[in-house]
Amino acid sequence: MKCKKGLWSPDEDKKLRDYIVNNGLGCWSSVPINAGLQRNGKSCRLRWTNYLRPGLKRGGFTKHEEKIIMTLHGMLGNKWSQMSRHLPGRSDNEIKNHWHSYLKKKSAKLENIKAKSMSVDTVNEELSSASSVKSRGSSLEPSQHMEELSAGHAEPSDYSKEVHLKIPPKILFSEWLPLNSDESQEATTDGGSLSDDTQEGISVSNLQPSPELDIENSIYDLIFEDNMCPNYNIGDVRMYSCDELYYYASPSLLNSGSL
DNA sequence: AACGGATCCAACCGCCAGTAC
DNA sequence: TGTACTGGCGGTTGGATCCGT
Repeated sequence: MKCKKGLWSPDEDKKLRDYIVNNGLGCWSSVPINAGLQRNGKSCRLRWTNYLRPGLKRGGFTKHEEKIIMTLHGMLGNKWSQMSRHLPGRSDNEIKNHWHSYLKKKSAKLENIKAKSMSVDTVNEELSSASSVKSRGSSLEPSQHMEELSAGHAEPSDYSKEVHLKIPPKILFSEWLPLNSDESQEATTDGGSLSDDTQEGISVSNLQPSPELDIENSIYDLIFEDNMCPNYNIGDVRMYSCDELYYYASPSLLNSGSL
């Protein structure tokens, strides 16, 4: 049988929908034959999962959905089908398309901002080792740094040494997520330091994502932060908006070396 | 109004893993 | 054990639409 390709007609959609509603999901290769469609099984499956399946959301992605996608992409990479399991009503194809058409650019912008700040940190280290200056406190709010960097007013080469020294370290939001695990919570709430290697300046060795990152918990954390705590303190760590995807440790904490 | 480039998105393609025979 | 078939997945394509000039 000659298989038709291209866009599906409303009549074809109706045939496929009626067939699956009446017979349920089964062997896709037999669906086009039994449903009277001149399509191959793959095409039928794709049409059903991406367009006809009940419960699918139509329309644009919400900001919250975008945040979840960006967070998951940071953790999973291009695992669109896994991401779709965390976004009810969204197909993997829809997520993939939205990523390529919009979120990839948004993510690249954030990466660019991150890269600029990273180079600032590198210069900080060099200056710090040269002058034995260890103060890394900041007189500027992180949001101000973000605004400057975003607006392109804060190219690293334009930074004064003084400003360099005032920029606090930053940690990606995804790297922060494991801190909310039970173990980390205990470490931060019992008054003890996280590890011995944090005494000299700042160490992020305890802030790396765990190999068995619990995605469900991460999503929960994201939802919690997004809905309940857009700007708050967790112990000595100051959280900023999820939009920026990273946080700054407070200057007092850094000076005390107790991170 | 016409044109061309940019963007979006539905659908196809090719690969891979699992399964039946 | 090898082969064919099937479903699932990620990458890519191509047509439709949008938008600026």
